[in-house]
Amino acid sequence: MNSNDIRSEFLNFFTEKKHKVISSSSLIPHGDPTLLLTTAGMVQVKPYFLGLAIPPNPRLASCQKCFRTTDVESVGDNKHLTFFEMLGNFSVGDYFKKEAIKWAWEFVIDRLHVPPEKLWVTIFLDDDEAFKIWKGIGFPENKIVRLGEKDNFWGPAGDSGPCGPCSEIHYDFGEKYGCGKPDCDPSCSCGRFSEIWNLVFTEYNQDREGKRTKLPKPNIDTGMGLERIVAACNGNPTVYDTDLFVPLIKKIGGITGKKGGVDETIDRSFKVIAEHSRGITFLIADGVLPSNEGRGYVLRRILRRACFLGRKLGIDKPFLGEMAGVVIDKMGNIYPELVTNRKLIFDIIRNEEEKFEITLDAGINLCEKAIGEAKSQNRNCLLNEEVFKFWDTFGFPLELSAEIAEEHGLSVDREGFELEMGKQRERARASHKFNTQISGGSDIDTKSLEPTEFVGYEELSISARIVQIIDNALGKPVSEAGKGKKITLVLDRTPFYGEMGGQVGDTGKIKSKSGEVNIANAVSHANTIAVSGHVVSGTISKGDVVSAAVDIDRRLDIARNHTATHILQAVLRKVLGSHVAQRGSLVSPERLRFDFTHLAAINKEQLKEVQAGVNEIIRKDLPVATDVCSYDQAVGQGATAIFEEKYGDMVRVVKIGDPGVSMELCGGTHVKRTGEIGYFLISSEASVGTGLRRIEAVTGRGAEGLINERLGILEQLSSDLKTSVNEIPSKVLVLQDNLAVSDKVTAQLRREKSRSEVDELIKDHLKNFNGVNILFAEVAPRSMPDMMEMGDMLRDKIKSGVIVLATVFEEKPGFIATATSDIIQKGFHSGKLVKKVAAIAGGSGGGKAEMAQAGAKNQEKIAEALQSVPKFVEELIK
RNA sequence: GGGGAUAUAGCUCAAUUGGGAGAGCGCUGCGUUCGCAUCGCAGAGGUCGGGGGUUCGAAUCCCCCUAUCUCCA
Repeated sequence: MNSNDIRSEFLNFFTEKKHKVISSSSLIPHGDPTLLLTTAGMVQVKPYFLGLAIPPNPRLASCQKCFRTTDVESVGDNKHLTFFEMLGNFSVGDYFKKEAIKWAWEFVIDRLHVPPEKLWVTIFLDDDEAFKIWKGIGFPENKIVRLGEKDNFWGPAGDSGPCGPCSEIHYDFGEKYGCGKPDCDPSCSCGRFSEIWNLVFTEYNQDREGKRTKLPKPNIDTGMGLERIVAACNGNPTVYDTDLFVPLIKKIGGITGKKGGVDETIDRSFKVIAEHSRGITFLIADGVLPSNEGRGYVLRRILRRACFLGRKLGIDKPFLGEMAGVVIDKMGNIYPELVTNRKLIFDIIRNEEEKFEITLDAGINLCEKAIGEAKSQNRNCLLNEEVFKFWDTFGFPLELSAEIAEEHGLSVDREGFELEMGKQRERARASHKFNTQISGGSDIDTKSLEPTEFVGYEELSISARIVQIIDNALGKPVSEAGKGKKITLVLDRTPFYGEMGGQVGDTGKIKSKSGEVNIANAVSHANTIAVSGHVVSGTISKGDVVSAAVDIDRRLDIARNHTATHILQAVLRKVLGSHVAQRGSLVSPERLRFDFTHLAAINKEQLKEVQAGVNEIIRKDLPVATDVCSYDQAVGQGATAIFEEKYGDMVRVVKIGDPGVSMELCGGTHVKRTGEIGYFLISSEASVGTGLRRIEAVTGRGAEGLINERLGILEQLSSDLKTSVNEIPSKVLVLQDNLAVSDKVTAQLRREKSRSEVDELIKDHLKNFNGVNILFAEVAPRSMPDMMEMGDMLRDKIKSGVIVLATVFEEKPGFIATATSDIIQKGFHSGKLVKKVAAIAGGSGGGKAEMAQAGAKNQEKIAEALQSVPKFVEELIK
């Protein structure tokens, strides 16, 4: 059986067992701050287990793409992977251990036709129940192994979440693949056994402190690595001989022209490159971009690792795009996002490969410089700190440093490098803190509440009942709150839109017979919408029937910006290309912000085109319609999905125009017709990281405000410049020209003035003291550079001697000193002189032997300071 | 989240460690040349990433911010 057979057989089998198949979610976990990447099939099921959302069916099954960094160092062996597909069946409070074990057994034996004698089973230490069930279906007792928490207690994924004891099915490839020890069993890491299926009996929820509480209803969460089970079905322990990897290994062999199976190092490189190519392709397809932090960094590391290994195999050009092409061809039919993002995948890979090339070149330069230094110091090795710095600061691999050093007969201390790396790890670990706070929601007990009914799409002012009141200062539910209290409220039905999907929450008023609350914000937490504000009069109580009214003008401003955001995305895709995908968005009453993927900078013409395109659609006054349908139906019609929906199957689609200008899954509030937006104005466009651009814009009243502001500036300018608005640019040019000319002329004049003063100064102030020509004088106010220039002129004229000038510039005394080279050769230093002279006037200074400057505080002491010059010169020349 | 590094002319980079902002390439003009990618001369081009501070004086030292590179998590 090949991978496609097993994948579909698995999903069919569990459909027969009344499971609903859910499609694989993105590798970027949506709405789960505890996770960097989707690491297991249960990630998208987690909210159901926790009771935060209601599953579409209590029994679920999926084939989930996963990415884990934990085993990255082991990649290249038979079974460890970073990217893999995980088959899994889930029970949300439905069936438990008995069915889970029974069906797993049935599937492996009857559907995959695995010989039972090849299988072993592990269970958690004291899990006698599981033991009985396995024994009950006829599994031989001597092949059931009891293991501890490390092996047979699963989870949670991330730092908190559901977890529980588990039971694993292991495949025995036979003694020839193992260590040969008589007590070898599935707990041995020799490679003879491969864990093919993990059945987790999820009974607990673990919080961030590690405390476990029993879940009200136990769940089942199973995971079977597709790659491993395919290998097991082939009876061959290595995943690289499966149909999933063979084309990739062939491809890399073809690119390098090297044969596999001859050299172990080459084989290993082939495998790692093949493995990483899959991860790279899938990560980019799901919207991860190379970066120096978070998931982007994970992508960069594996991409560069693959690139580096390719280079070592003698590939001297970008090649990972070709590898990605094979991945797309092999798996695009199952994961269509690979096909739709084909171009983006190639572009990103290419870009990153080229960047890495630059990093390597820079590193080679540094390395060669260090080698030169080492040689000149008669060292026969590179220093640990040096080599570590190349890696730590410049990203230059140790292996390359070592290679280049060895070419020059120098050695590198690898252990020392590891030592430095250990210190770095320690630093990072020590500083690591958990501060992933879930924003808003405060202490709303969502589980005990019915979902809030949101009626704000149609109605902005309704009557509703207060279900819960929380005093923000106490952080606790209260039955009533009086004037001045800051509170958070939950209503049974609400017109307030809770902050979600980038759209900010509504504001407004809630009034009852006895009190009134100003609402400053609304947040959405799971299915509950909470509003917060303060009581402005009277008292408000739980159970009160109130009138709830949204601030209409503000809401309309938000709606204008939100609809404009959708139009903007559609136009961007038209102008820049279909690779444009939303990465983030903020919709507030004042403005909108839209982050999206785009590799190059956007030029002015394109930006103008985008703005014009959006405004054209606004002027067409197209209808904006919303529709609720199933996710598959929506995507099938071509709706743009930013995040896939997980909390329930039905989605809301916002469609602009007919035929559609834009169709997006969106829960936000919108205008009825595009004409209401009024005008759309881009206020800024910038880069927010590699491959990411940000556009900020305003609409409606905001646009009017911005235009008025700008027009106001123009009017101000026109009146200041005493010219019409149209003439401002030419007037400014003329002024700039004039200014440049004046600057030149004044500089010229200053210089001429100095020149004429120079002769006077020489005539009146140049005197001989003990055989040394010394000139000191206070001159008319001028800047320090000007006075230095004057010093230059004097020095050139007197042929031999010392010059000290003083002036008062902008209320502050300043000195310069300079001397001819013959005096300097006698040991004279202008800096030392000027320092002593300025000290008399309460200042200090310094400089070079040829020229120095100083500042001081006391204007009235300038003359005294200057008088001291001959004495100090004499001291310095001695 | 925590380190390290970088940011100076259109580009690539200097600045003797706190003391007068430079070089090479490119650009403009003039000359040389039958002509030119040659050579010579002249010139334009800088808020030294931004903002504070220390100092007589900051590209240089300190603090904050921004961007880019990089490592660890």
